[in-house]
Amino acid sequence: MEKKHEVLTSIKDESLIEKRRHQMIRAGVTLFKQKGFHRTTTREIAKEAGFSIGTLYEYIRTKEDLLYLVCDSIYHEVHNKLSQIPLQNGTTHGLKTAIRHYYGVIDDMQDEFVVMYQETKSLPKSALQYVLTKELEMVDIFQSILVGCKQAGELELTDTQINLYAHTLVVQGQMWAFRRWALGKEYTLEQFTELQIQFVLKGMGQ
Amino acid sequence: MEKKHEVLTSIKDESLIEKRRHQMIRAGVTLFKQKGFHRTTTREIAKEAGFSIGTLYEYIRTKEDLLYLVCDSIYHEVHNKLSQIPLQNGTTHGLKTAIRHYYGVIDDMQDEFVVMYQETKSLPKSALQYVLTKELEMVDIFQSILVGCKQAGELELTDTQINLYAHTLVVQGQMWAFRRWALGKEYTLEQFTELQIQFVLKGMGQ
DNA sequence: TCAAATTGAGCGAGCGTTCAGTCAACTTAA
DNA sequence: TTAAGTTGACTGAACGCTCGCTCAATTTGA
Repeated sequence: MEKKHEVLTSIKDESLIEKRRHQMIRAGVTLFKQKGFHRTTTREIAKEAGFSIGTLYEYIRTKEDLLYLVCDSIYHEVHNKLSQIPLQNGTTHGLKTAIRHYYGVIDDMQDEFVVMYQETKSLPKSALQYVLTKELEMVDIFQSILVGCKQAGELELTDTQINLYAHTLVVQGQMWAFRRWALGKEYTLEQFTELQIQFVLKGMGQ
Repeated sequence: MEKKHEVLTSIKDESLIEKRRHQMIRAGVTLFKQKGFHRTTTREIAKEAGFSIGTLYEYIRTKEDLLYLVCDSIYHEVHNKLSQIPLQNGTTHGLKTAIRHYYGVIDDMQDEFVVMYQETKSLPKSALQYVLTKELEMVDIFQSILVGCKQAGELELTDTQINLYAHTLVVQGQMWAFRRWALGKEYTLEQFTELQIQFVLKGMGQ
């Protein structure tokens, strides 16, 4: 896929490619979150994007390519937003801030998260590997914050706990995306966030 | 579907139906786990189950019915195992036992859980509603245990917290199924379980 | 004028589903 | 005892249809 796109890039109009790609991704996310990847037809995607199937296939090789593009754009956006977090390493206050930002991203991109995690399996093997790597990167962000808190003496944690708790933090955030159908009836994002922060910090021994 | 099965039940040999249903579910889970619901053909399912497509369609009406059967069997087993828990209502010790049992089920039925949560969207609307109901039932089990602990004075929780924590307990268990690719490298089920119990009880204020 | 971009009818592989037919096991009745 | 009749689980070729993908024809715009 990479190769092909490079080749295309050198032939076709660069900005047009970018424009079309955006249209395709937007259309893809919209439809995948409504009906899932497999129930969405290429014809529908093209229509939603505002052009014909023929044109669609000028910009992707296969339908799976589009799913990959969608996943990739999600990670880019998540990474963007998370890298804007004001870093106060080594303090539980910094940890709280990170959690709030993370929960914020998940709230903003609810649909995208659901699509990504639910359709991940439909990706070809190599693309799947890429997604798992990205997932671990997210765990690593929290892990290094926890390490900071430990070194600063703010939290007493074994290495074993640090790793597990980092996963727990990531998962408890995803909970907001996947269980909104139930949680949304009881809590606002703010309530949910503060309750979880309270719970998690207490659980870690603060 | 319900109607149909009742009718069939009275005509066909009861135990044979049960046997075939088991074969189908096993085959379904195996293949869905490998390739996902949509990539698995009915022919493959029949072959894996050890009979022909024709026979397959003697026991289900549609391919979706099979997905429904898979989900349903999971909930039955979870319910079975959780109802066998020696009830010591109102004690955190009882809560710990419940968590251990729940984690045990998830470990046993890893593949089934992953399939269920990943393919849920492919269910027809009414079946989806049923699955969500069952999901809430699972939350309710933990919720009532927590209520017991509160009434016995073993945990101090607001109603708001009780509901959220019940969800958290359910989700943290699922974590073991969905993140085994990462967690399995670091922990055994026992280690994971005890660490999570410790974390969760501390977070709830014990 | 002509290359780039776009179109959508068309292709055909592959899918879920059906159903006419088979056969082993069982029942009936002479 | 046994031949004829009945049952229903089982089979797999066949059917109708969907949908990813192609490409000859057309439009666009420089």
